[in-house]
Amino acid sequence: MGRKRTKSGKIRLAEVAELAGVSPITASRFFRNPEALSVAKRTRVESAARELGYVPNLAARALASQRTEVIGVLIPSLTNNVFSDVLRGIYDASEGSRYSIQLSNTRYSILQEEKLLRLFLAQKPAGLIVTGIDQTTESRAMLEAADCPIVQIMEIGPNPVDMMIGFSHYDAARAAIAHLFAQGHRKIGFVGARMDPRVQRRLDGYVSAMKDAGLFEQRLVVTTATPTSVTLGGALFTDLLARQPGIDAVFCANDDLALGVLFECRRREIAVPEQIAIVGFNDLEFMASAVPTLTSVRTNRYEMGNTAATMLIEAIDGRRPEQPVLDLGFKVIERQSSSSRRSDGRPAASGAGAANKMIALPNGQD
Amino acid sequence: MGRKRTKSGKIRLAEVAELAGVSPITASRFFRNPEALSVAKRTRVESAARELGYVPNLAARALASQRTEVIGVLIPSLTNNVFSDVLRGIYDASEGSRYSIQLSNTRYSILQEEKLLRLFLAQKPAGLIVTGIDQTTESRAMLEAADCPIVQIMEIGPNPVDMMIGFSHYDAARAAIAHLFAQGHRKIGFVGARMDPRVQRRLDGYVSAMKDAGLFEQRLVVTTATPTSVTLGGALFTDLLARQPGIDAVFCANDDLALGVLFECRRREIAVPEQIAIVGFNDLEFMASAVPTLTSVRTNRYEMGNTAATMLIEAIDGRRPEQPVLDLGFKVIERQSSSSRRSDGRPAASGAGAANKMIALPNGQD
DNA sequence: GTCGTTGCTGGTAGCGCTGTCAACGATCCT
DNA sequence: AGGATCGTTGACAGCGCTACCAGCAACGAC
Repeated sequence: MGRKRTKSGKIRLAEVAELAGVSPITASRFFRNPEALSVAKRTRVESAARELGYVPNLAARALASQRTEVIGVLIPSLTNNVFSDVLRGIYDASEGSRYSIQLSNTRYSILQEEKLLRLFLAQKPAGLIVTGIDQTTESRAMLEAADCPIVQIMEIGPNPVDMMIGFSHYDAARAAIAHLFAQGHRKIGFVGARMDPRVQRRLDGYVSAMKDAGLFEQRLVVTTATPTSVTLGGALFTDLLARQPGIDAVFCANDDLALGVLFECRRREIAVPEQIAIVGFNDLEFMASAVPTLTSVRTNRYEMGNTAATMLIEAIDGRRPEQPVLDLGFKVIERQSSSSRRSDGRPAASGAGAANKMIALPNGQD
Repeated sequence: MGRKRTKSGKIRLAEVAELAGVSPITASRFFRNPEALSVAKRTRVESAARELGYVPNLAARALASQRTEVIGVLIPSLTNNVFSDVLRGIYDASEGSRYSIQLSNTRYSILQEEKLLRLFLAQKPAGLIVTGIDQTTESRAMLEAADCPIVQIMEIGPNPVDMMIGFSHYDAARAAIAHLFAQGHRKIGFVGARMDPRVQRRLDGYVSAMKDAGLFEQRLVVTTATPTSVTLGGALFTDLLARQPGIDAVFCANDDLALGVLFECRRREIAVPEQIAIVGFNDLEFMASAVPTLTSVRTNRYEMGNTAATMLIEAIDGRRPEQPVLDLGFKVIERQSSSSRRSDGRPAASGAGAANKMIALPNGQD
């Protein structure tokens, strides 16, 4: 009775404590570290909270404890299918935990990333997930100075800020080219769009593989800074054909481009794989049902996001992983579009680091 | 000097106020309503804040003001391309504003939605964006009791909770079928997956159009609760063919299914559109570059999200839109897959409500 | 028996900001 | 000229929670 209620009529921690017959601070502890309470008080607080329908006020908690329960996520794109899989993994992992996700889109700009980073850091996030390893020096400094766990995702490189999870785009591209070599292809073109750092490294892998074989020619490479799309794949392939009519295979920096190339081949009545082989990157769901089915390099996108968030949360809660850098690997999924035998979908080359576990990608799961 | 600094070394509002030679509350006002200050103090506070690199503490603000600057967004899926476009629109609109987006995934479950809604509402969001019009009665009650603006997106229906933006899936499906009728098709199958309420209403539209023409047969409809995918499109189409070998057109509840149907036709050497016409739904980017190009019903997904967030922010700031329910319409984009003349891509039927402005969809923009 | 030590509990004092109200001078109206 | 009104500013008192430290009982070691 004597208690004044907040104007919103909300239940406060004090009410719960009163009903449970304990002090507010004890009730508070129940929500943060139940083990610290005696069993008797624990059950009393629990039932009192349930009875009143108590929901903690996160703003008050954040203010008092000087830290938030927010995980900041910086990704370069919301459109790209690749990131929606990663994101789904992150959100799934965060569910059930007490952390919430704060997402921001850098639009492939490291300057924008720096700005957002500054914004995030000012709110003292519990943890941070950032895409890639190409931060500005300023961003890098901020990340290193940050007093929260950080995971870099999407690729593996030297000098992790903290934790890191991804795979080598360079090696993956080399594996794709090796597969094409194995199928007897020699004049292999490269088609790439957007040309963000990861696509760039795929190009580097392609170039090195081709050079190793003494087959590299600059004219085999067609790229653009334009955002990727299926239509663009067709257009870039058209360019490539004009420059190098004699090519016998195309390695596409992603699957949308590969699909565009496939359609363009159909339009031009170029037989795939007899005249031109096609290899994509990411192994999106549609690759397996295209006609012909399309070879691609499978990447563990969902698992990348999911593991990153899981590791981050563990680290926040003080259980740092014994293995802070995790290589999730990749796998060349050989399908009809690059098979001289027109076999269907059995795995070919597989590259990986320490932890190359291939899990079923729950594509289109929800 | 006498000022004690917070242990984190952070700049507080009080420091800014001191440097500017004003009271803390005046400095506070500068950040919330600069117009209320005299020009002199305004510039003083502004330069002081910049000099110190002040960043407001959002938790403290939220606690003191009893409201957050968070917009809650409830969507049923993170995978579906449709929602990634909507989300991009929402994030783009929220950028620059002082509101941040809190996203949650209901996984197509209205019970999960109810749970998340309760969670969100407890934190007093500044506004809420929810998907669709099929909430539980409990959710509905909570939404109506909420003291923040709310936008329902993705479809239009009776009794909006507050604001509403979308289009009629029923009418859109009817328009698609009308287009197929106009092209001379009669035995039109329906292929649908997931069967969420919006897909269900597309089916209803299909059924009513077919019944109006006296052409409806239950065996023409193949649906599943399974999540949608390209591969599934092929499988469902295979089912449909087995049940109704004589069909001359297929209306797919989304574009992934349509692509799967196209591939399956190619696999079976069924000529499109000569033997079977295909119409999809949403007009994703790849529809225009498939071979043959695929007819689809274009929906304004990016604009839906963008306008919803913009309207919501305006409403939060006290400027309620004169038109709380906005029909963004749709447009049947006729392409080769359903054209008896094999024409390419000129618009056919177009259905809409009040505001059927067709904007260029910035597909794959970032 | 005294002195830690451990396990649990509570009191106090803020966290950094804003709502509310009051005060003040300037301006306006009759 | 007097009062009302407006625009601008500041003092005060929290918002709901937790960090910190102190207290207290139970227990074991010497």
